[in-house]
Amino acid sequence: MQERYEPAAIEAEAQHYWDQQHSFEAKEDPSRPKYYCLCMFPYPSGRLHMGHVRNYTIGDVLARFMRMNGRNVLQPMGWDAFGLPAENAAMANGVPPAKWTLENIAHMKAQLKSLGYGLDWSRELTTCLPEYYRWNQWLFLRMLEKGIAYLKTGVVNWDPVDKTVLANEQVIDGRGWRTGAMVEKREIPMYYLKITAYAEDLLDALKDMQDWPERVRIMQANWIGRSEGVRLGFPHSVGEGGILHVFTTRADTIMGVTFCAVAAEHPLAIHAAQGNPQLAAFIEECKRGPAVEAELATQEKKGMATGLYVRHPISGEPVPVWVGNYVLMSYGDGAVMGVPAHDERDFEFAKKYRLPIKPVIAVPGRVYSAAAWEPWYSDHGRCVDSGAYDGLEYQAAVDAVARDSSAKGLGEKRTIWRLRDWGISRQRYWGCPIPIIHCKNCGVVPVPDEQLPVVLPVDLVPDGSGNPLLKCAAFLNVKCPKCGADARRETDTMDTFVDSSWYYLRFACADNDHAMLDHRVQYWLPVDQYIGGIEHAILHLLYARFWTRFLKDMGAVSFKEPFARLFTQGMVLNEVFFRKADSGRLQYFNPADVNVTVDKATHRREAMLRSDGKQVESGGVVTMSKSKNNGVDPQVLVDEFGADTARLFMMFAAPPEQTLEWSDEGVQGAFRFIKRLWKAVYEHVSAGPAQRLEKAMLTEAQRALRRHSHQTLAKVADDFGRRRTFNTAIAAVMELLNAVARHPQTGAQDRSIVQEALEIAVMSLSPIIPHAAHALWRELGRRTAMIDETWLQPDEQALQSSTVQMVVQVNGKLRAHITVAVDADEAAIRSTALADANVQKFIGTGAIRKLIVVRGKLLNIVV
RNA sequence: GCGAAUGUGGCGGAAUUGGUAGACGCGCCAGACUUAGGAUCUGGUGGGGCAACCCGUGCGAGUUCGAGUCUCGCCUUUCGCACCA
Repeated sequence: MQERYEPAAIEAEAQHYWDQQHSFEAKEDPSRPKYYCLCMFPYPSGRLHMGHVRNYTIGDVLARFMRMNGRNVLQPMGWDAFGLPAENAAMANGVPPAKWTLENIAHMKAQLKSLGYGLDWSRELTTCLPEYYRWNQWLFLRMLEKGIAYLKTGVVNWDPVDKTVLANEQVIDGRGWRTGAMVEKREIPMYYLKITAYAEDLLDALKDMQDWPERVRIMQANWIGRSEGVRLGFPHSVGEGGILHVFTTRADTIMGVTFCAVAAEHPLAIHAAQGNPQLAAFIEECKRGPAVEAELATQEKKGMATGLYVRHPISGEPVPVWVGNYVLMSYGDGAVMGVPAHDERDFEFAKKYRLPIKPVIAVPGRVYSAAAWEPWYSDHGRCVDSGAYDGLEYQAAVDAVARDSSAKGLGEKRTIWRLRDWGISRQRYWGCPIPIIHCKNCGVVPVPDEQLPVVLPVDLVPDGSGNPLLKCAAFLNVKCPKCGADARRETDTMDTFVDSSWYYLRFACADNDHAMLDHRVQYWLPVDQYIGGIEHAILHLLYARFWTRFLKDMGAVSFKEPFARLFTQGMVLNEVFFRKADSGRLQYFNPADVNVTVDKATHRREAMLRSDGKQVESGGVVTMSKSKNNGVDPQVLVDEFGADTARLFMMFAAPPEQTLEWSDEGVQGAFRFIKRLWKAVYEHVSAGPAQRLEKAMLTEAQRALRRHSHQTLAKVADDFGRRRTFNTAIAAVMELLNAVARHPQTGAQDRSIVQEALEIAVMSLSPIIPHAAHALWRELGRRTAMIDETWLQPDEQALQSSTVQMVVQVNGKLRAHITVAVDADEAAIRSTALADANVQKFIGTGAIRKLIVVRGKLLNIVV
């Protein structure tokens, strides 16, 4: 065996072996329990970042552990390959997005391989290739047929210079992020997917998803936003039988209504604005709105009276209608009933415009005063000053109001949702073409199935002046499938979230040219363990759940939840260093270029830039990002220390769901530990083969090390399989190795015990450092390759001990450690404890009032 | 504002069911080996006393024989949502 640990050679050898043996190619085998372990597939941005490495290492550790525990494991990988960055790179470099994307994929695939992940590359999929996205188009057509996909005019952010639609994140302070031009709100026709049809089921099913993190379930529930209340009608005289509809969860406050407020876009507002230029101007101002979404919540409430009145649905009294900038057209009916006494926003509004405030809810022990808002004003209570409803509690009052208004045809109970339908049209080139043809004679015509896929041209280079498909005659010009006349293709492409909404299904049958899915989906799905970042807690996971439900309704799959278990790993953080330029702008420096010195006495840290030796400021430890220039390139790490060190560090530095702080010293520590393990095995095998273990003839010290080995084995299996705390599993193996180092090796049986301990250590770490484990397993004389081994089970006999350490407390304070027989009764434990001199000292002359014995752990004497 | 998480040595973190606080690692200190070490090995390392012992898990109360862990009230930091009627 080689004395030195040389990761480059060892890792190449192990990876070559797995390739040769096709170790990770998964085959359907109904006789074995399957385990589908999936990490969120990456966007091919060019290089792997540390977040990827953390994500995929967690997945690989679980996959390898499950495999060795008898599961038929599928761990596939693919590429979320459509999207905006490719277009930006194309503009910057003059290279078509397709070329840029495919080159990135090739590079990142090599990186993934160099990290030793046990991925089944035979199932690799790439969403920007027609073999994949043709099924987006096919399913979209099915959704059209079922009415789940539909065409509607929607409001978008329009950059007038780039002639393109911007995502909300691309609008900065009301201006386009590239051009700096003022963004306009434009109404254009878009395709929507009716996710709201599944809102109730998407929400209700969350209750049963106990293997998803609670916070993801809460975030989804809030996003879906179910709200139960009453839709009330306020009749008015605009138009024939006009009724202003409002939604409220507080129908019990109906008698406190002193005004109604409608959104600027509300038909009643627009009607009132005709012939009222002041109001029209105000509506325009509201429509523009604040640039930043968050300012919506804090901006001053403004309004203007329309001059119109509606009639109260219960009392019939006239109620003035106002336009309010705090009323959202997109929620409910775009109008609210104003109850200033019991709603903070209405209160603010009424105060400002001197509208009456009428309290109608009494809360016991509280006295209402309209002078200032108190948080309890919106609490539930009992109706007062409310005519027939006086004395009723919340639910009774809501029921009564719903009944009375409904009798007049002016009310009904209603559940409404925050969730909106999903607009998927993007006026972008680098995405999946929406399979629609526009014909002068026939209108909007879906592309017939037999003409799929609508292939996206791959040689276009966007120049920033709108969608290049609009200038691509070969793509644009087409014959109408219905009438044969000259027609034009739809140039909008699909939101890239469409691509990721079903890729996990396609991995089961990525090679099928004839169908989107086949019977193999039944075997592999649902995904047993899905692993990814919390940033996808809402959109991606919600869309995927929606698509699976649609496919189930189509009969294509038999389940509705695609991911049985979800794990969201924490972010990778690193310190940021910067200098403030004279202009006030911050210039960030990569931590690799900064030298940090620590004063030993004061713990004061000083950071300076290597290149000029001058000081830089530390901005604390934050998420690694391009903008903060605090990323560490995983490739550098792999080149210098090897994949195993990178993997070990990531798994050891923090529990997987928490944030992980980057530490160069920590990486060194991980490297050092592998070297120690290597050396321990080297020294052991250099002395020749170990003898057979004679379990019956061991000394107490030998039995103790053996017990330690098997306790470690049990703990590691629990940490991997149940707790998912890889950091504590690694710590346990480190402790075992420390015990091995301390163990005096005098006799042949010592070598046998150490052989066993080293085998257990190597196996325990094999999911984390698979390359080193692969080599060490062989060196320890095992003939089966590590990856094909079955996980060792702890020997019950080895775990047993005849004695146990107990702690003795006097009045709850630790005073002694005692060793007693495992089967000692309370009397024996008591007398051993009382015989201890230190225990006697603290009991002193006091009488023993109470004595608590926790078998095998502790004894507390209360004096 | 609402919701969730979080707070433990110089640092990352451990303590799984209310039962030895600080495992394991980093850093630091001392020593060994060495021409040398930023390699390796050994020992030490929460604070105060340097002994017995006392004090210590964000702050304040409480429950308990016993609280990092449970209850109540505050505070910090982070994340998510944010005029949702």
